[in-house]
Amino acid sequence: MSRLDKKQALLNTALTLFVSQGFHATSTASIAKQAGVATGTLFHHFSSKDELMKQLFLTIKQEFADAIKAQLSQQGDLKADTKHLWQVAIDWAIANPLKQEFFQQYSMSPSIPTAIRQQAMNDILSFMGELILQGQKTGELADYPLSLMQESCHGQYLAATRYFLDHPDMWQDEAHKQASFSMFWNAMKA
Amino acid sequence: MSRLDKKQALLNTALTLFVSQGFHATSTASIAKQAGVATGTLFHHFSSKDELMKQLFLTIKQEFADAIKAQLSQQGDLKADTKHLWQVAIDWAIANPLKQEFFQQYSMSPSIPTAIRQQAMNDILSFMGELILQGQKTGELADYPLSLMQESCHGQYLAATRYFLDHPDMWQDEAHKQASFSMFWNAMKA
Amino acid sequence: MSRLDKKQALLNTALTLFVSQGFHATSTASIAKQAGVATGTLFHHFSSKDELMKQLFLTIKQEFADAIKAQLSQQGDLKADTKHLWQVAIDWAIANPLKQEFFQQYSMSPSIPTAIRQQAMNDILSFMGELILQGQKTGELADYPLSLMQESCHGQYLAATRYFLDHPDMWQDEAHKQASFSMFWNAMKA
Amino acid sequence: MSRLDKKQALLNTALTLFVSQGFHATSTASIAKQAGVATGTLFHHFSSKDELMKQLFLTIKQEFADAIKAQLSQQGDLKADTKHLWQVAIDWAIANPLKQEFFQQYSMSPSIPTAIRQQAMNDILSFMGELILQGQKTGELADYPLSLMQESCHGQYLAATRYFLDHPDMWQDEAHKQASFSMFWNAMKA
DNA sequence: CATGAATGAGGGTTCATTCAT
DNA sequence: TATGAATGAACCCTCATTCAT
Repeated sequence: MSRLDKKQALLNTALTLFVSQGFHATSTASIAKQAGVATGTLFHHFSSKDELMKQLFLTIKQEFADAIKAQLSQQGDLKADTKHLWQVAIDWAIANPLKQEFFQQYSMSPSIPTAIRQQAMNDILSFMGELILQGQKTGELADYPLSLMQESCHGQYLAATRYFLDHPDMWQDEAHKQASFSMFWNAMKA
Repeated sequence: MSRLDKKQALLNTALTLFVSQGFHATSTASIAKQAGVATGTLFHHFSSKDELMKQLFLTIKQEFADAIKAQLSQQGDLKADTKHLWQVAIDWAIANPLKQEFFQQYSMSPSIPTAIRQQAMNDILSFMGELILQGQKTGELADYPLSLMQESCHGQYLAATRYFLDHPDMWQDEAHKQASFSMFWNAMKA
Repeated sequence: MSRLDKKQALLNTALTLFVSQGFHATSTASIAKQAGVATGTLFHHFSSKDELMKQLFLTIKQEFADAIKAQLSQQGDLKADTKHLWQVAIDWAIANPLKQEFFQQYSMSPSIPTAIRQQAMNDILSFMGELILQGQKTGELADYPLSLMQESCHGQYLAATRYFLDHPDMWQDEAHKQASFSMFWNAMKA
Repeated sequence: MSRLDKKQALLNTALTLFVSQGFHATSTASIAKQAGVATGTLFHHFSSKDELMKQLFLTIKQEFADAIKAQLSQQGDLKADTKHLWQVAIDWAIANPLKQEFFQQYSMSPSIPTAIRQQAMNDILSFMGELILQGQKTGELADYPLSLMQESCHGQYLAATRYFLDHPDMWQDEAHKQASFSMFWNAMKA
């Protein structure tokens, strides 16, 4: 196993264990063992357990952001673009259930320093922020306070992924898919 | 301090510390100390730290449910009744910020056994479930799958309280208050 | 329940629990509970857990000594008298299995202060000491060092009771009964 | 100090402390400290205090068995062979007083799981079992039930070692030595 | 860079004992 | 005398982290 493979194995294992047992209930020794490396090796790649958590969080956030950005559609039709974004985002969650659960659990947990969590949330929500501002300009979206709308979007997204992760086959059903987007869109529309 | 006072002091202190530091980062010794009792006393009232957590969770859930139930309005106008419920629920969150934050942090955390969390969520969401079914019968609400709508309601509620706890004076502002309800209602309405 | 009843209930319960779980693994709270009294009550009757143990040990030793003394036969035939003593002693062990096991466990354990244990052993072995001296005078018993013979007697007694407590119906069998005594007597005889 | 040295130091220290203070009265911290290692180190070598006790018990039992086996004499003269065995066994006890006391204290104590104790006793007593059967075949030994005889042998051995450990110089005295064996042998002989 | 034995502070929990009622 | 809640020292054990190999 190469250097980077080991680092990646540690991140993957940490993800699995943090999600299933929680951060504090997962020992660094168990991460190393399950990743197939020695205890000490973990500390060559991450200066501390907290640092491992932080890198894991930021890595996953970046993966998500990259996945979304890579597929953004900009056809000029706001509703269509938003629907596309909604589908891409939920597709990602369903394709990466562990990572999505990780967000559900840790995006408001004190196991990750507040500053890091908030910066990450801002980065991600800025996507939506721009779409919302644009929609408000054209009158398609309601003129509510921006950060309230962002928070609401985030909440709807978490709710929808919670639902579809619990009922994965429902995401194949057009009615459910459409319903989830309708709720999201109608909440914001003018 | 009487027997029940001590138990209550322990619950209150645990709430504060669990929210600010997290469950695992809070030692039973620190809870006892800050509650003004001896270490051993905690274990007279709660057989373990996990049991304390569980009781705290269930107590707060019950308090919330009782507060809502006590003020339910049933005037026959669904939208008005729902708006009233929305306000009562957010009022409670703002009046009990620690307890609300506690829910934000722990309602998806492995620090509380899954069965307990889910039972509590079901109890609370059954409120909304009934309102939704009623609205679907009269045609006022959209005919989306019930549990998807419940999850969405829950998500919107968490998002709104997150926003208003971060900006407490905004809840005094009619525009914000109205906006938050509009998003909630429009998401569901037919 | 009267005062003495409670004290006796505590001693009885302590006996049962000390034998089945060991001294340190038995909490004073569990003794009190199973005896049907409050925690504090134990400390009205015994100044400490160690004191309870000491009184239990001395009480049982006295019961044993009294039972033996009450049935001593002094017919002038040393072997017959000794056989009678042997049978009485083993009868007592079989009639009081918990107390016998208590001795097996605690007569060499640091849970009871050395001085107390040794005094008790001396008291009990002095029975045998007299019989042995008498037999040596008449030439019926071998002229081995007295305390070595006493220790051997004690060892044989513990071994025999261990055997018959493990196989209680064997004590009804004449052959086994006779065999156990033969080993005891032949070891000492001239 | 090497890895195995540390494990051995822990076993040695545990032996000393368990014998002098008892199992429960000896803290793992005190064992580690007196062995010259850190608290945690004890738990690298033994998964729990109970496991340490178990390994200690089995190790000592094995040492005893090995010491005896290494010196067994098989000259065909049963009495001579048995006398040799008796001397070797008591020599071992006198050369290893702590280990012998450990057996006296713990071979009937609930501090060691019953299954382990019994297995160990069976292993050790099987020596004697074979000798006895052989003697019964040739008519040199009495035809008593085997397990009763084994129990008796064990009892005599414990009694003799108790005596000689309390009076160590007596083991140099031919008369005492001979007396102890005579009692042992006469108990069993036909 | 990789290893895993060693560390020791700190955690949850127990329990003999006390004392106000 | 009887009670049982309260006490807090002491216990067993865990674990993030270090470092000699």
